[in-house]
Amino acid sequence: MGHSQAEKAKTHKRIVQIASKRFREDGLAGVGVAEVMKEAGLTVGGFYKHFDSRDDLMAEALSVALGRLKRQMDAAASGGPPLTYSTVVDDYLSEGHRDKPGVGCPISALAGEIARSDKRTRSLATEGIRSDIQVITGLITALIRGKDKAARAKAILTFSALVGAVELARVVSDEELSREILKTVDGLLKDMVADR
Amino acid sequence: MGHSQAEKAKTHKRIVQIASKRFREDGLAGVGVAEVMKEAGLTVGGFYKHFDSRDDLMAEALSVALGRLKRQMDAAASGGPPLTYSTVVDDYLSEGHRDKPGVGCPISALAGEIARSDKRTRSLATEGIRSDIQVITGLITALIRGKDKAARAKAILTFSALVGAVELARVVSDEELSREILKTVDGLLKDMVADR
DNA sequence: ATTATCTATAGATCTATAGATAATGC
DNA sequence: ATTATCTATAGATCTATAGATAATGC
Repeated sequence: MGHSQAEKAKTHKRIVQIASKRFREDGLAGVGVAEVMKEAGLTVGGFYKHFDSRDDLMAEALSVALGRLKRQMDAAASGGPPLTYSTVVDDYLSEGHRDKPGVGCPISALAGEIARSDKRTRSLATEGIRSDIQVITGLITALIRGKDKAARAKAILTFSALVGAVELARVVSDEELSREILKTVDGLLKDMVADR
Repeated sequence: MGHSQAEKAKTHKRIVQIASKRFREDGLAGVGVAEVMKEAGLTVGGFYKHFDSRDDLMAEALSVALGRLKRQMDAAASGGPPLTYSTVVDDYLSEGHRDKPGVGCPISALAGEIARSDKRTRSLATEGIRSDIQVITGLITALIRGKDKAARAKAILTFSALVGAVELARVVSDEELSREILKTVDGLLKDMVADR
């Protein structure tokens, strides 16, 4: 007990990371403070020296989960693996993403609950969505030169379809239909941005 | 107290209707048994003579909410207001639907939570989704004669985009962006099925 | 001296059950 | 006699707090 400040900062990050994963897996209402602390190797009592409330943990956990696409984009810009419309869409609609919500997009995992959350949570998610739309718009513009307005519209349809398709694929208990949804949306979205 | 069997059946239906609305508004985890009973003008104690468990109420409440599109379709077939691809899409992407989840599509309201629910709940939702896709496929086929396979693919993209767009529009706290999402997806989906 | 974490618990809330009450229906 | 509903409550769970303990850091 009573470790250093440096260790506290690490502990704080660890709690947020675990919460971020667990919220995406089990929903904002599905994980308790005690459970998150236990998974971090700690006990409930210490929690409130890190966060004023459970809501604060939710906000922080959501923050670190959002903007993953933006970070990948920035990474690609500075020499990381290249990001294209195709790779983003393939990734989002992969069975891997469907089956691992804990490390996936927080919007497809939590949209329904976020819509019912307080203003701060919704504002965070709003900026995340705005950013994702901008990134996708950029990826489309890279393919279709000149038509900027159409690019943004297509980006909005793309993101809506991605989120909806993954949510449907996660609900559907018939594996064949679930795969059909992912495959079909993947194909049609790529057709849409293909030169024509 | 101690009313007739006929009245019990009515009471049962009323409980389910209220639960169906409240679950869509506040989430599967957001409403308690006591609250639903109170809204029905009853007390908690009587609940378990109607349902074996809260889960049973969830399943029944989801059942009555699902298949609304199918019922509208059947109604249209027997002389009701005509149902077209345009009307369905316009309706789904309306601000009215966005702002009244309690009387809207249970998939866009609850997909995230249903994906984390038990097998029975997911099976119910799966059949609801299958039915919605079939109805939309039919509406597209009515416009584009002959190309059946393309119709089903477009129906799957349509339903994914509808669900995703409404969820995003509900999350987004910036009214302008929220409306942009609804309008944009509405326009592009109708373009997609327009003769070309 | 300060503080990061622990144990213990208060207080709220929620599902489900037990037993009482007042109607229905044979 | 049966049963639909009521009041009351047991038992579980969850957030948040109080006070103790054992480290850090001046």
